[in-house]
Amino acid sequence: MHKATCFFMVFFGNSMIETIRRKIEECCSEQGWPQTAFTVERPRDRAFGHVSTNIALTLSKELKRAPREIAEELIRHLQGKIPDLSAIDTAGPGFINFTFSPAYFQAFITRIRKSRADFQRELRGKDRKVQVEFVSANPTGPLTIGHGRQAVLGDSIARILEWHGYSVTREYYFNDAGRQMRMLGLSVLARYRQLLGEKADIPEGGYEGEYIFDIARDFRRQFGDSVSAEPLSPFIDFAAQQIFGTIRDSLQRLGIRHDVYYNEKDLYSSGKIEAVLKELEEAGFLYREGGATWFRASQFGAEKDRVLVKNTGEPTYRLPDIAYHKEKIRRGFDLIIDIFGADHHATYPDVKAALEALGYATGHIRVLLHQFVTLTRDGEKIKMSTRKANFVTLDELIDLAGADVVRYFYLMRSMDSHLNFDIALAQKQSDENPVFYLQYAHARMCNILVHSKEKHIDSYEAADLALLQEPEVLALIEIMIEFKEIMELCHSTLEPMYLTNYLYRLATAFHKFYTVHRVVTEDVALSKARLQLVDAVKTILANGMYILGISAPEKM
RNA sequence: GCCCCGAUAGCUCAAUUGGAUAGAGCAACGGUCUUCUAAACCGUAGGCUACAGGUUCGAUUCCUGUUCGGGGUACCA
Repeated sequence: MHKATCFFMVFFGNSMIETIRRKIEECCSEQGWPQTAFTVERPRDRAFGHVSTNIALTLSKELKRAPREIAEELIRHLQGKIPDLSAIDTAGPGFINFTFSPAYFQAFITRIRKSRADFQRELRGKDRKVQVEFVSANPTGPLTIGHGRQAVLGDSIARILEWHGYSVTREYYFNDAGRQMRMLGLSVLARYRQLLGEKADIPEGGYEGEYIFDIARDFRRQFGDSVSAEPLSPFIDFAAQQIFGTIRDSLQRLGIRHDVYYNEKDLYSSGKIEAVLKELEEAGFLYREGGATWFRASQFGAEKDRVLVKNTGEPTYRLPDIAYHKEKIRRGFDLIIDIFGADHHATYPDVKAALEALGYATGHIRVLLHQFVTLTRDGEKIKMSTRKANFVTLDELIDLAGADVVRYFYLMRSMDSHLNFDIALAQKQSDENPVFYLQYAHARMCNILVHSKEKHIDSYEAADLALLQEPEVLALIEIMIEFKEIMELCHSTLEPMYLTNYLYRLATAFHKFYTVHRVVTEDVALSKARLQLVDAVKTILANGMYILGISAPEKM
């Protein structure tokens, strides 16, 4: 590729940072200076220019010269080689700071308005299939606030991937067999008998929530008063179906829908459990002890071996997990993302070890663990448990705060940190919540555009963008340009939080601009230029809010 | 014991993966609407980044140890 072509692509492909980096590298090699690791980045403080590099600092050791001296020499060589620059200077211990000219920023307005929803969109995931598994709660009770975090996180991660062009399958894996479901059935049975006036107790380890009563009542309405305790399956099936309905409804309220509900039972009925067990057996990774079947996990780094089949003949959860992941791999996804709560952190290594023992590649599986949600009420922690009745459900939370607020709250923090949800705060959040701050910014933008029409500025397509000069305007555009970088970060870390924080900054920059500068005025030329600006910000804000799954109202 | 997360302003959290003077929002105090939405903006105050070492020109960020919280370490899921 010709140098000129390459330069064109890099520069107009947005990354001024890359251009500067390349020019510095060229200069250094012309000087015969050694290659060294250095950064080219946006400094925190605007006083240090728009982009800053530490190259002189990192070179100083190898060249045995003062960093400032190197910086000044480098600046002399860089003069005139980078377009749209208004200044290059050195400061502090020897940083080189680059300041861009307004023209650089102005050019972005046109680009944003041209590409709209596709602005800075890079289809890294084009022709790539990704599966995101999340929520995966067993149908034993309504979704809790903890599930809510995973639900919103998973859906936004899916949206981030979709934005990058991936073809995404949202998947929900659930277990509708086994001990927990039996406890559910017994719990419903007990309530059913109580409804019939009989004496019956919830079994040890059963579910005591109020919702079990509701299910028993519905069950009685549908099947009458003479259903016998054996077999238990009608109770289990009915309860599971009811609960699943409420789970789907809760997710739906948050705008979340799964493409595939994968049922653990299918792993049994299709013989996949047997098959993977046989595979492990034949490979020599299993042995029997105490009537149970063990997997030699310690050969793969685990501190001890694990039971796959209990001495009762019933598999532990690990075995279906292994079979399920083998199935995920078989289905041919390019990327497999598992989202689990922190309590699952010990289980994945076993699954991975088993898959690797069988020779399956697991490099494309990414496990994301999110920390717990702590619920507080008036500063006091509330312990959550599905079995006992003392938990707040996701539905109750949505009732309290609304879907947009709930989604935003869940996406405000990195998944590595605990999320503190103060119920009292959530309730009074109605008018001081950050989500409204974003939505208000969007509504303001829409309102300005409507207002301009009323003022008979029908079209602002032809505008002189060179009129966009003020510091508040340039600061705003600078943040708009950052969008690409933020999306890259979201893609590599799968942390929607970066986008949440970014949009907040974008809204702040807009509100500040709005307060200082009036958009629609008697000065028609200036008005048109500013209308283009507003239109461009609105595009980016709306794109970002869509990815977070938060509505962007036109009026508030 | 071992493993995984966390510890930053009174509270809840940031700090774009090692940069220059650590920033926001709440809460407190003061200011700004005859003009596109004041759900906004501006200002004041608030810090030994849990503690002790180490690496580096440079550490909230990386390493080691300690303390305190949360979660694991099941023939529960």
